[in-house]
Amino acid sequence: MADIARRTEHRYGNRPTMKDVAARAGVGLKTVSRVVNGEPGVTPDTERRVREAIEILGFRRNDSARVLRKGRTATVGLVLEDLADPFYGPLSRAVEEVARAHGALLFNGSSAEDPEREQELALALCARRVDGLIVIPAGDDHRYLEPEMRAGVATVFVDRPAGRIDADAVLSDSFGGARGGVAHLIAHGHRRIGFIGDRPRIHTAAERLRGYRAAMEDAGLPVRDAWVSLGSTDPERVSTAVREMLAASEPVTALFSGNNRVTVTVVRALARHGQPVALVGFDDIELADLLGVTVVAQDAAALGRTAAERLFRRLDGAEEAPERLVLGTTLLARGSGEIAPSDV
Amino acid sequence: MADIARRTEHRYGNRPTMKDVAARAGVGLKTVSRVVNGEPGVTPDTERRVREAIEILGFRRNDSARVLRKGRTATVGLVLEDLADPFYGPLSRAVEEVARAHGALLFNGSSAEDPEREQELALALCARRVDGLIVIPAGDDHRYLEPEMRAGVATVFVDRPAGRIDADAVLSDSFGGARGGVAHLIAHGHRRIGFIGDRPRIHTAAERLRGYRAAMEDAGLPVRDAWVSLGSTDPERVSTAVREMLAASEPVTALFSGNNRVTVTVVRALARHGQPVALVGFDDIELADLLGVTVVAQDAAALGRTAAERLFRRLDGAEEAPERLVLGTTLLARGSGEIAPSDV
DNA sequence: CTGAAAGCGCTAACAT
DNA sequence: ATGTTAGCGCTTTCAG
Repeated sequence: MADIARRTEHRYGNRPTMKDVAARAGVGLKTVSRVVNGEPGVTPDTERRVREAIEILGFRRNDSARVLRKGRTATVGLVLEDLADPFYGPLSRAVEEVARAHGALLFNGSSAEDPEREQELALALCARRVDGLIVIPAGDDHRYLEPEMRAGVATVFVDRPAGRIDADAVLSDSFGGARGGVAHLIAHGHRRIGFIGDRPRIHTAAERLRGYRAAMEDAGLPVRDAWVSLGSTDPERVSTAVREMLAASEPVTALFSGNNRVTVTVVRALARHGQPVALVGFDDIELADLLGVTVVAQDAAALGRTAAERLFRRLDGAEEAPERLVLGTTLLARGSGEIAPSDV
Repeated sequence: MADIARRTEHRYGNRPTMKDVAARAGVGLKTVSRVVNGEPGVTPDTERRVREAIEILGFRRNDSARVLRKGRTATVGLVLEDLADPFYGPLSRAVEEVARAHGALLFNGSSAEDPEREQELALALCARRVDGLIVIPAGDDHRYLEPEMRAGVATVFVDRPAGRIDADAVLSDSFGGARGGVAHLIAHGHRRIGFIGDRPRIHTAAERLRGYRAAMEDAGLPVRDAWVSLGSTDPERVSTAVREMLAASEPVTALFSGNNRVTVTVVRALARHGQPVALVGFDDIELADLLGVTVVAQDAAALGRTAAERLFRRLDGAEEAPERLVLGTTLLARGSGEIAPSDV
């Protein structure tokens, strides 16, 4: 009596175990295990008895215990920036599909662009003994993951490279994409082009800025300080930047926006502005086609899929050296990037 | 030698355990456990020695083992329809935030609107012994979860109610929202209004259709069969439906679209159409403000937050009867819903 | 303040 | 074909 009460506390709710099933079916523990795991060496008749007992008791194997014994959890963790950002949804889903194909479940967590939170999350996942980790870095120092990786946690970075460690990374060509997008504006006659991007400590933001500068330099165009604005993607900040660039002594005639969050706000700000201003944005956005917004699109799903495939290849024993894969971007001309400068 | 090799196979990579730390620090196993878990009863000096050993060995507690002993995993599972759908991103993120506040990690999985896959996923999560489950149902029979719930898995359904079992559910007011949206169109003079929605076996789709019919009936307006189209949200299917309703013998002058997926396609289809057609959509969409699309917005984040809070209240021991919470919707008038009928 | 022993539910290895 | 034993890494219990 007291014994039952005591046990109950410790058990998940009050679940039957293989032992209980074995007792009920009048067989040994291992036989139950065999049936549950579809292993051979059980007569149809015993199997039937075991299955009956399972049914009656509502038994379900405790994978926690299994994991402890087997050493693999069939679980991967995905640390991203913000699950609510439409860019990460498809990426996450793509990772999930690959994980599913490999029989693994997926932990998801958002770092909220906070390096500490990223670390906390990644390490919590390691403590749960995920087999692998896919990380969209918020921070720029990932040495904290070295012991984990040495201990066998396969790790792939996506969207941004790891900092201060040598690890797989799957990236979009931010530099090339931005350079191409800005070149597109230049080809349409613009000479004063503004760049509004995310905080420069974010790798992709820095790369896109570099792409902008390269395109300007390629064309022999100067870049005024007033034409470059980096910072948070807060709508307030971005709107102000747009306003200032359009009102400067040498006003820009075109804008390049550094990511989807920025683009959304820029489109809104330009809608309020009287004159037409050309715009190319990095990242595609839903309904951007109807608004005629020209963008440099990256394939978020391909990013996730590629990273996950690489992860599972490593889990399957591949021992290749860490590698950096770069996926191309696509310029989608829809109108806003093809507006000629209004006052040349 | 052989012994080490054998062990290695079984261990997660090759990680040190508390036993290893204890040996290295020259203390007992339990002392390490005390230090790791911040339990009292360890002199500062021993604690220091233990921490050193932990540092040197790169020890990290194996939560899988801990879970097995403690019976709680500090893990919740979220089964949704499609992580890539912009509606579920914010919902998922909201759940995550609540989970985080309670020290729990989050499993995410997509059912792809397939009842079997939903069940497979939910049960896999139960096998991992998640403490709780948040489910956006794809199917309409959730009796398979009864044994799990009895065994102590807290379960809350979101966005759609559970089928054939009594369980908590957090929903948006689909009926009221749709009724209000259609009434809005009627108030602007429309008498022939089309409804394009998702498959009717989806609870929200059925409710929204019911809301449409109620609004029409309230106004004493007939509903022609040709004005109602339910089915997949495939763009092809939806475009065709739009085209047919506009070309019918009694063509509609306004449309109500049943969810975000449908609305996107309808907006595109109407953009290609010559005449202006009024539109109100269920669900808000990014950039819908700029396109002037009037919508009935639901608060996806509130849905997720409310469900997660309820889940954790149950995990903290609340024994209230299962309840159905319904969150209100908001009509956002932006232009498309205020267009007068062109031919009255 | 500290540690040895038992056991969480399962699987691997080895009987029978 | 089936069962028995040991042990995965941790926490709980209880004894020093």
